[in-house]
Amino acid sequence: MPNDKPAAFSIDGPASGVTRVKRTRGGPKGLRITDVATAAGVSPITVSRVFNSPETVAPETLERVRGVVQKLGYVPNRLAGGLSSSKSRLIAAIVPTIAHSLFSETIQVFSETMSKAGYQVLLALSGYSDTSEEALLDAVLSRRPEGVLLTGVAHTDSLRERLRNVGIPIVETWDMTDTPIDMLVGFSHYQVGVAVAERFIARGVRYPGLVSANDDRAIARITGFRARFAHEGICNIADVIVSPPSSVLVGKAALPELLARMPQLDAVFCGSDLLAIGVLGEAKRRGIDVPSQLSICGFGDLEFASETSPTLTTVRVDGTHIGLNAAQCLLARLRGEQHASISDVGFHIVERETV
Amino acid sequence: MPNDKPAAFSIDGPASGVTRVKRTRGGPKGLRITDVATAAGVSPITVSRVFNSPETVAPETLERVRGVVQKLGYVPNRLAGGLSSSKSRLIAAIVPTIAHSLFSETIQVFSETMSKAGYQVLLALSGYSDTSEEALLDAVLSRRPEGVLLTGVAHTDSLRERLRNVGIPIVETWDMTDTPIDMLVGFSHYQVGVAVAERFIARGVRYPGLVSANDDRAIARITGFRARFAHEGICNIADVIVSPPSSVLVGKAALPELLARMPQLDAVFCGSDLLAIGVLGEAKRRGIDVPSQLSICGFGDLEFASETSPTLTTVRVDGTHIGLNAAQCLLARLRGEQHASISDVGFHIVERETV
DNA sequence: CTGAAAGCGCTTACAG
DNA sequence: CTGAAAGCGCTTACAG
Repeated sequence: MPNDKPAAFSIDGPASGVTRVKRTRGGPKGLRITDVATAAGVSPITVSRVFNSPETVAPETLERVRGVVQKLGYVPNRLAGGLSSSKSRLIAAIVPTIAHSLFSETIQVFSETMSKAGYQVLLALSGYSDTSEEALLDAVLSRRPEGVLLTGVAHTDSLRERLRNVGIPIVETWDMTDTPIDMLVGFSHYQVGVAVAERFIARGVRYPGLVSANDDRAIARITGFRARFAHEGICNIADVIVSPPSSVLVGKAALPELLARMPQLDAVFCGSDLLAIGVLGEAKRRGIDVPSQLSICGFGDLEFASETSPTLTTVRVDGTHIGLNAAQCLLARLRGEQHASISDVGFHIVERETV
Repeated sequence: MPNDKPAAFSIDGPASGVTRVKRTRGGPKGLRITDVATAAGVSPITVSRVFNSPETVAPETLERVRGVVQKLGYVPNRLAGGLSSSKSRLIAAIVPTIAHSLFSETIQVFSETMSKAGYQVLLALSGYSDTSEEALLDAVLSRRPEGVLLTGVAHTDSLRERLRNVGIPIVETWDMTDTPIDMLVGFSHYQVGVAVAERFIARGVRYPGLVSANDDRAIARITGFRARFAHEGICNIADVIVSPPSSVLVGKAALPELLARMPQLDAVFCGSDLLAIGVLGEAKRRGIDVPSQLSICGFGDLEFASETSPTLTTVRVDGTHIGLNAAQCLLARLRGEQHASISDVGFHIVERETV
């Protein structure tokens, strides 16, 4: 490994052509662009161009430099490059959680799309975290990302303000609002609640219940659900609020609670498919027929849910589509194009009782 | 927003105390550490200390600087900080995919643990990618991460060599080898295959089949499975190799293929729980009783699998444990401690036929 | 198509 | 406990 750097506090020898006292920081730290430049007989700027604008470099020069890069195993330092160019090539994705969640496929596609475009994804998990949202945002912004994907729109005014002020493209996802920070790819959880209520109402449901976490999006669904039922004159809705992470077991435990509060219970709207599967299992165990005696609706359409439980209704959202769309929003902006602010990707309710 | 930077090609005024020609690059770019220092009446070094070693700063100074930081909304530039200190505070996680996968919970816990320790996670998806593994590694190393989590151990010699040479802690996960690059937290997929074969053998299985992808870990499981059956004199194993992503539908389609090749089929080892659920569903549709006529084993223990399909056997691996353990390995090394190289977290087979 | 000079915003390694 | 000088490894904004 070539290393022309002088030892700490040494005086450069004649070989380097310089004679002045220098201080180095730490030992040899690997290859620098100057090492490649020297070996290839060009200036550092030319090496930089080979990486960042190869089309501006003469073909022979390009080939020669690339050969040296290959031979030496040089990898540019993007901390330096980013600092110098103000282009970090980093995109932050702020997500509550990626475990067993709908968001994981959004992040998957988002990340794939971004990396094809030459960006890398900094993953920031906001849920179940010890650090506050402000601290998380500080950590994220300290990397000087060129864009940010947010999951959900419910942030404090302070956060929204700060994000707006950094002046980079922001895309909010998995939710809906009239006043996004910048761009938005999502759908209305309130409308999901309304739609599920309408299915239940069409089935003649009179005594609905719900099992849900109480994050902002879940609350929006609940609100829509309640509002639609209220419109039918049904205001007595049994609810069990659970804390994340939701699971099959939590769903199982919720049904007895609902029944205790409302013995005539004839429908349950669940905050996730895992919860719905739990409620379904518990219902079967109690000899309650689904859906004739009890309608159950989940949320998320984890693939297995409808496949394994034909009696389960669920709300399907295309997380892949959200991820792709969000990436494209950001990329368009990074190319300097204008881009539509709000994109409603919708949802649909999946019923497979006939399967 | 204070901005003392001179306009392009201007001459600094007397206010700055310097009189020389300067060239600036682009317009004002936000707050710098010097802006905070000036406003707080201290030097930039002191501001730096407030962030990086607050215990070395006088309490009053600390408070004053923090007040200014808060008021101005200053966020340090970690590109600059990382370049200067050679501490990127970045950890790379290289994962085939996070969508519907076992890895997502590993990454979840890994990321949580790392962020508590002051590191951020750079997510690099290696599967289904257009870019080669070499290009992915280049992209990752260009960020100068202080550590790397890898999923799986099967890399080319070139990759292993490069990773070893960067001299940062590396932890390989979700697999087993005697010769890790550095540290390892995983288990033997070969032994998983052997263990599943033994379950089947104990049940009197004579005509086993398998449905699987052909990634390195899946192949190791298959190899163990075949080897154990060969030991019983059973070498004729029907197999259907599917390409990822695996799904319930792929599993459904695989069963007829297996039956065509081996009509007496009495067991199927599936590469994932999703595949297993598909095989199970198709078996039921065809009136094949599970498990009396056909034993089915999945891999992964997605929570729902055993809950929704009591007749399904599956192999459970604690991905959460792997993520936590891997993070701790890396953190120990980053603190300069020695750390055990290989940690076998094991697996266990879950059977819930009696539920 | 190529290069010398200056600067990006921090931190290190001292000295006091 | 605090600071002036030098440097981290790149790229910009010119000029030729």
